[in-house]
Amino acid sequence: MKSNLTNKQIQILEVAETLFAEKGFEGTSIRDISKIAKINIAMISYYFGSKERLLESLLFYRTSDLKSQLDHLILEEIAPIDKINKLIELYISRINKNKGIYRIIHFEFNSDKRAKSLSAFAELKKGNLKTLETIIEEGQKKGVFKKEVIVPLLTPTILGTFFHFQMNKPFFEEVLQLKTKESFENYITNELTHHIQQTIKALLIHEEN
Amino acid sequence: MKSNLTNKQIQILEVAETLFAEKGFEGTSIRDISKIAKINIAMISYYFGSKERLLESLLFYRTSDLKSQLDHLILEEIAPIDKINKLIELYISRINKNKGIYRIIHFEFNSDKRAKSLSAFAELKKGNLKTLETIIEEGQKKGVFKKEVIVPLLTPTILGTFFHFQMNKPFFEEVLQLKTKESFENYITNELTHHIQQTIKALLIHEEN
DNA sequence: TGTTTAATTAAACGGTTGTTTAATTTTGGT
DNA sequence: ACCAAAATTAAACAACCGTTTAATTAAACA
Repeated sequence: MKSNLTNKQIQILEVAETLFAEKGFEGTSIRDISKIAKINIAMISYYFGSKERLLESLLFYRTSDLKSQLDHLILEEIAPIDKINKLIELYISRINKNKGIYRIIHFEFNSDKRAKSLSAFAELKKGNLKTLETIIEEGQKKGVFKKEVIVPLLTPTILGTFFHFQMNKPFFEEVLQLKTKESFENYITNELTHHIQQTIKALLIHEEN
Repeated sequence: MKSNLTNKQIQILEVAETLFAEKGFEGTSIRDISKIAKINIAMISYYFGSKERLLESLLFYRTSDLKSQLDHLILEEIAPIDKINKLIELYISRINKNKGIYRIIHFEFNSDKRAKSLSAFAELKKGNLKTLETIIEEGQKKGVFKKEVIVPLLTPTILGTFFHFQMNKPFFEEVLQLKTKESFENYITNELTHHIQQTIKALLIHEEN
């Protein structure tokens, strides 16, 4: 997918992403952004129109190609449970790569005044949910997933677990003795991802009594 | 537990809680708070010292009695799995009652500059984790829980699932057709709580292959 | 009832906010 | 080399921020 953003605009977006994730939207001034991005404060209004529109551009910039990745996954010829595992892995690695954007989404895109940006984002989420439903229906037809699954509640468990872990990073660094950045990152890509995969697997396969 | 806060101070805290949860800490001005709480702006500095200390007071006010509730639960003479279910129910109903405070915690208490407030809060979290560990060890001794459980990852799944659901309220209202406030609240106390209980139960009991 | 203390107020403080302006520099096409 | 368009700049703008001050009112106590 081709982006209509210049290098300089992308540079601004990425600085904004870091700062918004660190200090929140309201907590970040355009002077902070312009100082770190080494551009004049007026450039932000010049390029994006306003600080608010800068945030919208950032959301679009970071989420625009997730859908195509999911669409590609759905066509792979592997077992349904492996598709679920790959989907979880895809979500986590993607969110983990684009540090901060999903934190921003949670923090900044839930107030009423951002209703417009929100509705565009809701479409993306609905599409993702549809993809997940397709995979699970496939697994149910093949008889490997049980019938009573509330699909919309799986995403909160997948993403919620990951977000909660990320949001309480200092706490888990201490409790799990993850002293270096690498060990923390490794824990996410290995143990945490596996934990979430096991959780979803248990929900899809384990028969209740 | 007796609180050393006056009615007026509590009134201010509860207005602040609502606004912080809605618009974030930086997004809320003390003028907003004072206007809705119908007090003079100077009263906030007068009572709490500063806006920052107001936030700390709010955290303390809302979390001070959770520990005792958990301590009480641990002593009940019921099956371990029922203790887990009760713990989940307790968490969710509590958080759901104090609208917004845990959103505030996630949003505002993770930046470096709030390190002091954070360390006090980390102690609370460690205590809660210890309680959870105790219950699970009890279940393992009785042979009803499996051995390979990563206890620190259960909290992210419990709370993360709930938070993610709450944070995406407008989305789930639409997807799950929860058109009234009551139906949304009911969905949380019934289906969502049950979903989380099933999830944790599956993790604790379901044998892997 | 007089006096000390606490609560409340309006106003002002210095700083920072996002945005706009108008002038200047750089760029790209001919 | 010239010129129009785009990019960049410093400065100014009004609005808002959290906090402090000093004056006033209410409450508590003797």
